[in-house]
Amino acid sequence: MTLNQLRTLLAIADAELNISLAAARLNATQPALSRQLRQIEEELGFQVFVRHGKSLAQITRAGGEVLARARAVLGEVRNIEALAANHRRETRGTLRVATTQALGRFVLPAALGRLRARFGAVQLRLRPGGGEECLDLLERDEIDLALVSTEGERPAGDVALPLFRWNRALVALPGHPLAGGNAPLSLTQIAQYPLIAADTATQADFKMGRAFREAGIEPNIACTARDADTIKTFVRLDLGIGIVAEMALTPEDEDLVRLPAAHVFPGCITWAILRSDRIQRDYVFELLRELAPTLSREEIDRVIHGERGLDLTSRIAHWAA
Amino acid sequence: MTLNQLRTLLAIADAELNISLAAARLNATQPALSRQLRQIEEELGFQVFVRHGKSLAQITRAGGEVLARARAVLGEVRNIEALAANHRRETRGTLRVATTQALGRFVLPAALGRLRARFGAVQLRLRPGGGEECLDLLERDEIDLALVSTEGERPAGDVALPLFRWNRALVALPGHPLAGGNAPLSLTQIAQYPLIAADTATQADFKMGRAFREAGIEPNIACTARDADTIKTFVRLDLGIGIVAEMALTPEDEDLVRLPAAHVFPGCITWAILRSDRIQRDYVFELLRELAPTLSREEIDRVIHGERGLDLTSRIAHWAA
DNA sequence: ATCACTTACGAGCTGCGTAAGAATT
DNA sequence: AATTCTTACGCAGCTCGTAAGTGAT
Repeated sequence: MTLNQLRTLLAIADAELNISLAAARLNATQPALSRQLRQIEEELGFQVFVRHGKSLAQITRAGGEVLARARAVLGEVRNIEALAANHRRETRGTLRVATTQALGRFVLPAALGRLRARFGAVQLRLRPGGGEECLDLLERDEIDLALVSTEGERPAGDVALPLFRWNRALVALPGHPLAGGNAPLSLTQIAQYPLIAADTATQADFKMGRAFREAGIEPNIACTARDADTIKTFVRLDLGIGIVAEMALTPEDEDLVRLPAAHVFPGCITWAILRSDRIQRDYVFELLRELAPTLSREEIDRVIHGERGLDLTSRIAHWAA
Repeated sequence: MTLNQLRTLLAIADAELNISLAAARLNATQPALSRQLRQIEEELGFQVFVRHGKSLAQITRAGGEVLARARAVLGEVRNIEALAANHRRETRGTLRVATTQALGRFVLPAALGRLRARFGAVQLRLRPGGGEECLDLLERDEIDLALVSTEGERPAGDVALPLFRWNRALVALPGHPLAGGNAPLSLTQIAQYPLIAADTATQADFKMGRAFREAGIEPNIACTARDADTIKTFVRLDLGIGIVAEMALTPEDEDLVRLPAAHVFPGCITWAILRSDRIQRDYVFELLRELAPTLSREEIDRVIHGERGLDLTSRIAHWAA
């Protein structure tokens, strides 16, 4: 059994049993993979994939177990490689991050810019997605790090490091009826006008929506959008008041009026989720420190190295640009 | 990085940094291992072993981490091999058991004999040792299975399966003053005569010794021995009453008188200890079933596959030849 | 007819063991 | 002097890619 044979098995499984596709992904030829597959199946003594004629149809029961173990093997091999790269102060590498839109668009760029100073040659693979999607990618070991936000609660995942707190903000055109006053707005006042919110805001488990529901108020959601940029565009078209993460308001948005909303919507926390069974490259730690400057290296280490009970939510600060 | 390179690293580390010895154990030549070592160190970018002149002196800090991960990799590879061997109903294989003397001498042979019927070609590697030694060997992944006895309590180890209960028995020559009566013996009566016990009986944490101590009685331990055979020999020389595990009394010992001792000494339980991170060959399950006939395959499975809280001590029976 | 896997073949690389060399103890 | 690791060399085996073959849709 060789590592390449195991890599072949996983590549084929991950390419939906298409050997040619798997070969292309591994920068190899298709006959090479066919041979590797034949050899490992010979050694195992049974087929990993069920053949339908000349193509592969499905994974055998025993094959599935082998694949799971093969993932563990290659994961540990990657751990050794990460370990070694850290030790020799390697600055090259890949950083695979899955994150929600607001974080990827408004928070990560600055942090990654600072990261570039020390790790110039890191290839970033940024994958946008919803919170659950990001955690799924982590589960499938396709990313190193998931960045997700919650309305306070600890997200799933075996290593969850809180990074910073943030609130939602309302944005309106300067001419909007609510834009002038200085007094804090009530839910009732807000609900009198059309609102523009994120797609996720309509989900039942979202506490923001619950804030309205519990107050017995039916908000008037004029439209929803997938990203904060779109929301701001709609606000500029005078379609309503926008509800966005405060990080989404940049100096370029000075044409809009920002209305505080921390008192009506629940506070949010952004978390970094990692796998406890993977050794992280140093630049992952560096990125985490960029994102959570109030945490000490030691606190981050303790969480990442599996201290489950440790609650650092009281140690993190509010987000600052 | 190849599996052979990792195997080389571990072999050298396990051979106390003697490359020649490691090569012999791997059935390879010494230059081959030197080359493998040079190559992996080149790839890692740092030395795994500190050189003192031309020989290896110690393991570097980073090297130690690599070695630990390499063990994980090769352990998972062994898992795949076990998985495959089970699936193709392979009857050959190796069974590495560490066990205390009484179990290895009086209990295992019969069970292994029955095992031979289904798995004729299994190579047995039996390593005798004290209870702690056996657990250490398991910790170091040098055995598949440790068989140890306790005075009731669950031993250390992440998978501990209770197998059967047993009691100690007293053996005496037919002419001995205590050998005639039918009434159960008291500790006081026993302590009036020289005793022959196992080495372990003198250890402070042994409840058997505590039974005497708590009764305020100082037993007269005439001599101690490492194994039950020796104890019986001493009994035959009329040096005293022997205290042995009941399993150690065979039909061949009919020249000796057996005196029940269950009422004065604590009852014992024999456990199988396994690693939760290793896939076991089918014959390991088979051996466990031989040793614990009252447990169902499903109960054994549940304990082995990591159900930590499950307490099967109420499900096991008293030992029967 | 096209797509996908298999088989055949020749080239290049890798890894081994033998043998000789060098540095410690 | 003995031990142990390193270097050099030549051979064997492995794995690759190209190209042709085969079966299925």
